[in-house]
Amino acid sequence: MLNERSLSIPVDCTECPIRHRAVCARCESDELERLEEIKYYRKFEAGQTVIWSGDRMDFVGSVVSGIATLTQTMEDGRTQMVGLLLPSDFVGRPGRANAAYDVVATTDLVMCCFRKAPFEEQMRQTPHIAQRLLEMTLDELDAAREWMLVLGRKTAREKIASLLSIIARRDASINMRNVTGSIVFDLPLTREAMADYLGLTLETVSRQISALRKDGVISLEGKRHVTVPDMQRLLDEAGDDSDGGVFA
Amino acid sequence: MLNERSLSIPVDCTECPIRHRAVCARCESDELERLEEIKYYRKFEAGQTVIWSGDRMDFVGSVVSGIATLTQTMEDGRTQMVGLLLPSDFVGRPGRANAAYDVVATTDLVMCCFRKAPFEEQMRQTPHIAQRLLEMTLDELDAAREWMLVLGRKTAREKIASLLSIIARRDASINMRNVTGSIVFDLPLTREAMADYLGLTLETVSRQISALRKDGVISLEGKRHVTVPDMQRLLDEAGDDSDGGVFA
DNA sequence: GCCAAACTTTGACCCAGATCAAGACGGCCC
DNA sequence: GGGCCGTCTTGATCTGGGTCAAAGTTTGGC
Repeated sequence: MLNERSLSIPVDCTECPIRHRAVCARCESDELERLEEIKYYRKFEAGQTVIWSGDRMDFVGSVVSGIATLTQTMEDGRTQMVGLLLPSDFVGRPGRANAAYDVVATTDLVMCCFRKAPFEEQMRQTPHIAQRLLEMTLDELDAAREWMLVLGRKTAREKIASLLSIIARRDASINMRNVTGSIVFDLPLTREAMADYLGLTLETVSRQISALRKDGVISLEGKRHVTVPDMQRLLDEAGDDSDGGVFA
Repeated sequence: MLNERSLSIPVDCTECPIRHRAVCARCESDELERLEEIKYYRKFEAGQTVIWSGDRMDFVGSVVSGIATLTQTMEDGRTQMVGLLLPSDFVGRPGRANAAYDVVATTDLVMCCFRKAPFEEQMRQTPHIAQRLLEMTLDELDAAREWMLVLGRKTAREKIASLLSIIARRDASINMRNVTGSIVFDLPLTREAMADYLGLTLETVSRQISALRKDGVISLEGKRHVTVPDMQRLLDEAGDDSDGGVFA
């Protein structure tokens, strides 16, 4: 999730990203044919829970459109988002019976799913599926570890800038820059969701976004529509290495 | 790394854990034979760097004995440990040319390595190697995400208790409980390394360890030798679900 | 068009953990 | 044994971000 490698998928190649991501690393059509039989789509409304942590999970799949989050919750209610699923990201763990996290749709969401048992059987028969999944999982691991640095060592302002950078990068591959060269995107998360991702409170998120706006690092139209006039400036604020760390 | 699945490897089965972890999920000896040819051992002294982030990495391998850490560092020197490698843990990413993190030996360290290119070739030919690596990587991803909750939402005291729990669990599979039922182990990390793992300062680590000692949650002999009289008490202090979260 | 609910901003105050500073406790080399 | 260096502890103080509170804004239902 959330890295350059994900961005490299050609978006005009098919309507179903999972073909490229998980199944069809080399677009071999005979394997696709077999998988078509076990494939189905699921739709969720904004706010709906896809699956609860600990529940039996009999499918794997990937996001077609919309956004979902992975969160962990302590008994006293403290929550930490541990993943953000954007279109083409994969959910589910071959070999695991139960979900490890709550998966929640934060916008209307369409997922392309495969029943788990046949998918695993398919994986056993076609080696490069496992290899592609391994590659994807390593990407996710890199992203998770990158995020550990954000959570453990960055200031609130740096955390916000880091999150905005990631969303900007991710969106930049789909949306165009506007005529002035600024990067423009809509925040897909509420302030509270951002706080849960960043290990902050929603008040601090709000304050730091206001501060970045006052300092000209970003500008806002409404609450969610963000313009980044100078991407390098934002990266500097995030405290990232100039090469973008894991994204290099 | 750092989870129950790792613990399930029978320790008396061979002197080289990688056979079980990465290569020989089902102990098929013909595959082992071929890998023997590309296998070699490397030794490091405490404090030595195994590889720097960004450097070319032409091997994969696993820890035979000793402890290594994975760390990320910002330009201003802030560092975050993103992984702790104990015996049998795997290092390296098939398909990646360069190391993503600094890998440092914190104790004297022996690693069992495979040259990367032939290992990858082997992986292509024997599908269950990729499947085993996928399983291991998913374990690491779970551990990383579990740690995101620790970094983002837990208090200093809970962080220390979480780290001690993980080390205790991990060691408990190797070391015996003593006659009274207490769990006993040596801390493999300095206070500073613990701080880097937990996103704290070394002073806070020291203070919280003292506090846990005063409150009878642990007792210390010297600086490093820890006794946990009541494991459940420690887990409660860590704020973990009673089922142990990801370890369940 | 109005109301209610959800989301967001801003202010005032507080506290957990950082920072700064000073010793204490080993080991290890001479 | 003595001195030195790395590690650890403890104290005093400071501060970034949390908490509590209130009010502003947007959205959707009727």
